[in-house]
Amino acid sequence: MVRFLAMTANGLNDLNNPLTTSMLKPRVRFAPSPTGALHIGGVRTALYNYLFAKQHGGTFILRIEDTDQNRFVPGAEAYIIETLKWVGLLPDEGVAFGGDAGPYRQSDRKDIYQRYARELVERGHAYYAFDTPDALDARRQSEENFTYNYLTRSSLTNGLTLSPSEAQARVAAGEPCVVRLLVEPGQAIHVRDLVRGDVVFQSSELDDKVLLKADGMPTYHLANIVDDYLMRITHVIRGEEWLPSTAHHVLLYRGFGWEDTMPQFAHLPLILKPFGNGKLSKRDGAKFGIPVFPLEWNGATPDEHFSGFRDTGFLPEAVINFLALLGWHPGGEQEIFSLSELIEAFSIEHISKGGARFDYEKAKWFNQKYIQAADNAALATHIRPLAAAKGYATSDDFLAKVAALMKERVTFLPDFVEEGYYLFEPVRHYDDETLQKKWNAGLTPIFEELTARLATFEPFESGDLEGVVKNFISEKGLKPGDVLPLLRLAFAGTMKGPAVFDMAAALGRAETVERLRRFLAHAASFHAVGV
RNA sequence: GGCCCGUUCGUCUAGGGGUUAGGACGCAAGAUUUUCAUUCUUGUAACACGGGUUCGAUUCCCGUACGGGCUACCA
Repeated sequence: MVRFLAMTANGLNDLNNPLTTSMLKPRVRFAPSPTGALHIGGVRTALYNYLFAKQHGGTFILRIEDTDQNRFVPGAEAYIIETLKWVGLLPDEGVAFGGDAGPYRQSDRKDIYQRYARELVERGHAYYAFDTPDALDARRQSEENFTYNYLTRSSLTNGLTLSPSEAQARVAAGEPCVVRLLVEPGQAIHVRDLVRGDVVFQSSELDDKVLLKADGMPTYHLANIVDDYLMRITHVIRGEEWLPSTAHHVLLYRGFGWEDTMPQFAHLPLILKPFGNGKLSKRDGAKFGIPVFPLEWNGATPDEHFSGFRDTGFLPEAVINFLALLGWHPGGEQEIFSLSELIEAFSIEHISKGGARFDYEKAKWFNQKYIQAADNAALATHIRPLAAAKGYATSDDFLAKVAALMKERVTFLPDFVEEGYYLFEPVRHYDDETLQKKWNAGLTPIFEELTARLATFEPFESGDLEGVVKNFISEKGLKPGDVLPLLRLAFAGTMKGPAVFDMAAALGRAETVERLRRFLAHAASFHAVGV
């Protein structure tokens, strides 16, 4: 970031320089692989890319990295797109979003990579290799630490050991082969990481990575460099698992002669399991009973079914807020950030270096805070399908009342109907323990009279109801504590829930009176049997 | 094994050569609330270890330990 600002400052002095002017408007990409449900860590990577781009008026690009045909999973690409839409991180360019640097799906760019692979061979920075995967596996079996590198390549079958004419002939004959990066030993390769500073690798430690596979598809390494170059990517913000191979990437930029426009790198700390060791994995969801994916995912087999934050009942804003603070913090004491506040506050230098443990309790707290702050009409739209699924037929007006009454006591969206079931359906079970404590036969006429009074009382609003009922209670020489808990039982059946008069007002006159009558019937029978 | 990265309360983190090491989640207690919850108050709890450098290190350097990542014709 410091570096970035420095470069933008230079750019202001030299607007003719395409590199520095492009730095004024960064172009970043989120480049997931469609191999299954998008991991929540991927969503965070997308978020950081998005925040960085938006803060600087730059461009956020979605690129689909589907170069591994064996791991392709149908539906995964659509899942990624739906996730980005749900959390509100809309790409400016990319698969399904248009743009003039496409195509944005790597499988649609196959010929481009082949062309560049050939170019790199011609430039002397890569070579054809004819060793079969089986042959290499055999070497790995027999040699403890076998690596395809400057020490071993002379003993393998490739464009360096074969005569040029023979190698050409083999390629021309269509013999299966790969293209490998030619790594020259003896160089120190510096990666200037925006999060970690200068990271140095010795080229002699690096292997001759495969760039183009025998099936004609590129590996990540080649595709990534070619695409970032052609798409004019200025900053690569990705997970820490890519840090070791960044040395290879630097070599590729050099080999192509693109070092001048090489993007800057920022490697993000990983998200760790909530308990135990290791990074968060998809199995942890089932193991700990928590979502680790944004959306529900239904794979081919039952054990490939995962629930997500959305179907668990999280608000996307809460997920974004939670994720933003998992590995980054601006330094103040603010915890709640809207997306636009995040765009404002984000900075790469405040990204933490250490891995962040996935703290589900904190995620729940964020959701609770966002539900509390949401307006009732908005909540009503979220509750509507949940209520419908339960078979409750209700109006938007009533749902907004439910939202108002319940929003301070729920954590997840489905809690509105799960916890607040009594607002939607008649009381089926009364808390008889409380009933036994509070009820006595002498109350019957009093409740009958109260019911009659409420049957005609106007206006049927919470404050007015409270006034009339409390007056009635004192008229009868009773205390609120004698009657209110019983009214609560009448309306909800349970001792938990919103204020008694709020419930009555939300339920409306007819339902309130009906519930009082049913309660009286129950109390009478309970008394007869129970005491 | 090799290479690379990391390490402040249980968790997410702020901070930074001299601080009562701050906030948030969680947990505990209290207040408010006729219930539950919300809200408020208070409490709980941390600089991994060992050497340096320094008048002084949690902060800088080096080791160690521990954790993590990479080490495929996967990304």
